[in-house]
Amino acid sequence: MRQRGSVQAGTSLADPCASSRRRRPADEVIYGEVLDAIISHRLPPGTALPEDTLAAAFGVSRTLVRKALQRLAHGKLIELRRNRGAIVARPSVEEARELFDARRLIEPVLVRSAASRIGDAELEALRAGVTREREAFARGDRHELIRLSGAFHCRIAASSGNRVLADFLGELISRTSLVIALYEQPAIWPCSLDEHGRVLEALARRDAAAAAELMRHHLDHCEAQLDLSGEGRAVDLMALFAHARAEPALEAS
Amino acid sequence: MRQRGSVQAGTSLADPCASSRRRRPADEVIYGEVLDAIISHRLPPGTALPEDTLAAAFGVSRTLVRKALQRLAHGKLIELRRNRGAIVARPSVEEARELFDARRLIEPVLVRSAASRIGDAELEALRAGVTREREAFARGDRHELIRLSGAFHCRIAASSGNRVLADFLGELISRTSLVIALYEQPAIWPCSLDEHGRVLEALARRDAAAAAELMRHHLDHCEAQLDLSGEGRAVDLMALFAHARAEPALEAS
DNA sequence: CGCGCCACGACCGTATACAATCATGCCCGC
DNA sequence: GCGGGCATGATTGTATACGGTCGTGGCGCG
Repeated sequence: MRQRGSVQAGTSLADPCASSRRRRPADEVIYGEVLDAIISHRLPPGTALPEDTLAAAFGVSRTLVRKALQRLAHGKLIELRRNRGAIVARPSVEEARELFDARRLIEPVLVRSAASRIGDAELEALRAGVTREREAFARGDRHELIRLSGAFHCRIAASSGNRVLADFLGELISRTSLVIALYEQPAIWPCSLDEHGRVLEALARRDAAAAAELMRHHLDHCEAQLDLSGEGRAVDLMALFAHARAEPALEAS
Repeated sequence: MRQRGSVQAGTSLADPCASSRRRRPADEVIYGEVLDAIISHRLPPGTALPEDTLAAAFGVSRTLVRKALQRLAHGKLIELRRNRGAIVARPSVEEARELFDARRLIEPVLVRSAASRIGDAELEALRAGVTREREAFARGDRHELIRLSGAFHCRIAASSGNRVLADFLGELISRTSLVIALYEQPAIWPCSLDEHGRVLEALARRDAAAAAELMRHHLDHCEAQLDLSGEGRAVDLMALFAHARAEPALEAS
C-alpha cells in the first residue's frame, strides 16, 4: 500500500529547491504532482478531481488530498464547488486578460531588477533551460515545453531579489498555463523560444532596459497568440441552440 | 469585504441560531475571524495558534481549524511549523521592504485605472470609509483604524477592474498589517488620514495622474514611518547578551 | 555543581467512520 | 407525453481515534 518510489516527477516550478530534502511531506508531494500535471496540461481545465480517486492514486487517505486541493484552490488553479468536488479551473476571458495585464506590469520590473543582480551561475542555468526548451520543441514535447517556459520566467523572477513579487508571479504563470490550455490557437507557436533567448542575451549583457522591453514584447506576443475574442467556455447555451429550440407558443413544425 | 460586523467568537455555536440567514460554512467563519483578528492586531505576530484551542473556541473539531489555518498559511499570514503548531507570521525586514516595493509598483497603477472607471456610489462609499477612519482615529481606536485603512486600499483596488491584481493587493495589505504591528514606531501616526482624503479627492475629480502620484507618496510615507533599520525580531541573542556572557575558556575580559 | 539521558506531556499528522448534500433517474399521477 | 416528487448513488463535510514528533523538565551520574 505504500509505494513511495515513483513520486519524483519534475521539480515543480513553484518550488525550485525542492529536491535533496529528506522525505518530503506527502501532502506537498500531492500538491506538487497535481500542480505539475495541471500546468503541463496533463490535466486540462474542467477535469474532475475526486478526492477518493486521488487518494487511491497516491496511496493516502482523503485527508491529505483535501489539504493539497485546499492549497490549489487558494492559488485559483482548481475550483472547489461545495459538495460537488473539485475541477481544474477554467479562467474566463476577462481573467485571462487581467492575468496578462498583471504580468505586463510586474515582469518587466522584475527582469530589470534581475539584470543588475543576476549571477553567472544563474545565467548559466537559464541558458541550459532555454537549450532544453529548444530540445523539447524539436521533439514536439508540448507538455515539457510549457513547463520549461514557465520555469524560465520563474527563474528570472527569483533572481530579481523580490520574493514577494516572485512568488506572486509564480501563481500568475501557473494560471497562465491554464489560459493557454483553454484559448490557444492551433496554428502558431515557434516564437517564444527565440524571445526567451533574446531576453536572456539582454540579461547576460546586463542591459536592463532592453531586457525589460523584450519581456514586455514577449508577453504581448504570447497574449496575441491566444484567441480571447469569443466568450470562451462560457458559451450561452440558450443562444447556441436557439435555432433548434421548440418554440413554446409557436405552431408551424 | 469585511462589513459583516464582528461575530463573537468563543460563544458556543451549539446555539440553534435559527435566524433567517443560511449558515455560512464554518471554515470560512474561522478563516475570516482569525484573519480579522490578525490584521487588526488583536493577534500580534508570533502568537501561537494551537488547533485544539481554536477548535474549542469555535466549537468545532480540529478538522475545520486546520482548513482555515491552511489557507491563512498560503497567504503568508501565519507560519505553519511542522509538528510545532502555527503562529502568526513575523515578516522579516526584507519581506517588509519587498511588500512595500510591490505595493508601490501595483497600487499607483490600480488607482490610475480606478480613477477612470469608478462610479459615484463607490466614491461615496470611499468617502464614508474615510469619515469612519477619522472617527476611529478621534477616539483612539487603533484596531479599527488599521482595518479601515486596509479597507480603503482594498476598495480602490476593487474599482480598478483587475480582480487578479486586486486580490493580490488584498494579500499584500494583510501582510502589511503584520509589518506595521512589528515595526511601527510609537510616536507618529496622524498623516495617513489626510493622505487617504487627498487620494480620494483626486479620484473624485478623475485626476488619474494625481491620484497615482498621491498614492505612491502615501506608500512612501507609510514605509518611512516604520523602523526597518535594525534586523527586527531576528535579534541575535548571542550578540545581544554578549556583555553578560560567562566566557567558557577565556580569562580577563 | 554541571552535563547528558530519559520520560513525560502537549501538540500535530493521518486514517477512518459516519452524516450531509447534491445530481440524477425513476415513477406515478395527470 | 409531461411535470413534479421521491429514491438512490456518488461524493464531499465533519468528527474522532490513534500514533508520531518535538520540547521540556527531572533525574542520576560523573
